[in-house]
Amino acid sequence: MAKYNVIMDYGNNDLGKILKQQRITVPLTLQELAKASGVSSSHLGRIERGERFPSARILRKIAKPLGFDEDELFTLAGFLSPQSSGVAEDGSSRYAGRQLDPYVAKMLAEEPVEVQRAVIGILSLIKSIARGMAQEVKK
Amino acid sequence: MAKYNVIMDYGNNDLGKILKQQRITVPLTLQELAKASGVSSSHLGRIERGERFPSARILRKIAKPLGFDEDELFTLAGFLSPQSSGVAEDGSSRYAGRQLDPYVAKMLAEEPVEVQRAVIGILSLIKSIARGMAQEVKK
DNA sequence: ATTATATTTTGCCAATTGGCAAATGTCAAC
DNA sequence: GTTGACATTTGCCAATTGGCAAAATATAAT
Repeated sequence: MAKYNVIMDYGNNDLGKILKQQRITVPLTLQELAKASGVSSSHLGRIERGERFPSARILRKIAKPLGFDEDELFTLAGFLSPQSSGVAEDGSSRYAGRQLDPYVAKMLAEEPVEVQRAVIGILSLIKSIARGMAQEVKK
Repeated sequence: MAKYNVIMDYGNNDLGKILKQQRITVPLTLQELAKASGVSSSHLGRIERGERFPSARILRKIAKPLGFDEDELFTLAGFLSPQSSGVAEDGSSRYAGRQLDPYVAKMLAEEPVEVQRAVIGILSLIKSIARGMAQEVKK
C-alpha cells in the first residue's frame, strides 16, 4: 500500500460473503438487521456485495445481531491479526467450505426448534449406522 | 447515534493524548513514527491533537512501533469493549420463533451441501407421511 | 542575531464511508 | 395480469479519512 489504493477494490470479497451467509442463516433480512444494528440497510447491502468496506464502528454494531463476537468479526475483517484476541484461526479455515446452504437454512428455520433438533438426531443416527456398515465391510 | 454525528467531535480526546505520550516516551518524532508505521506524519499529528480519529487500519499500523498490543489500542479507541472475549451467544431468546437453532446450524454446517439437502428431503418426506396419518385419523 | 536543520502544523484535495429516498426486483394472493 | 407488501439495489450527497506539499515553529550551531 504505497500510496492511495487504486480506487475501491471491488473484487476479492470474503467478508461480505461471510456476513451475508450469517445473516441468511440467522435468519434476517437486510432491513431487520438494519433495525437491530442501527446501520442502514442500503449500506449493509453494499457491504455484503463488496461495494463498501465496513468501518470498525459499523462492524461493532452488527456483531451481536449476527451472533458474532466483536473480536471475531474484527479478525475476519483483517483489523485484528489472528493470534491477538481469542480467535485462534484465520477465519477462512473456519468458514470456508463449511457453510450452511441458504435454502436448507430457510427450510429448517420454518420448523419448530424441537423438529430442528430431531432432524439432527436422525442425521447422527444415520451416520452411526454408516459407521457400523463400514466396520462390517472391513471385517 | 440517531443520525449523523454533529460534525467532528473535536473535544474530549483521550486517545490522542495517550498516543502522543507513548510516542514521546519511546521516544519517536512524528516523522520517525510515520516512517516506521507507513502513516503520514501530518495525519499522525492531527490524530494526536484530536482533529482526526484514526481508523482501525491506521491504529493497527501504529500499534507495534509504539509498543502497544493491537487489541489494547482497539480497546482504548472504543472499537472493542473491555471484556470482549468469552461471550456466549444468546440469540435464541432475542429472535424467538423464526430462527435456526445455533447448535443445529453448527452441526449441519459441518456436512457437505448434498447431505444438508438430503436431510431436508427426508424431512419433507416425513412431513408428508405425517399429513397422511392425520388424514387417516380424521376419517 | 542568523542561517541551517529538524519537527510540527496547515491548506488543500482525492478517496471512502454511510445515510436517505427513490427505483427496482420478488413473490404471493386475488 | 394486477395489486400490494416485502426486500434489495441505486443515485445522490454530506461527513470523514488520510496523503502531499508548503508554511510555520522550534532547535542548534556558528
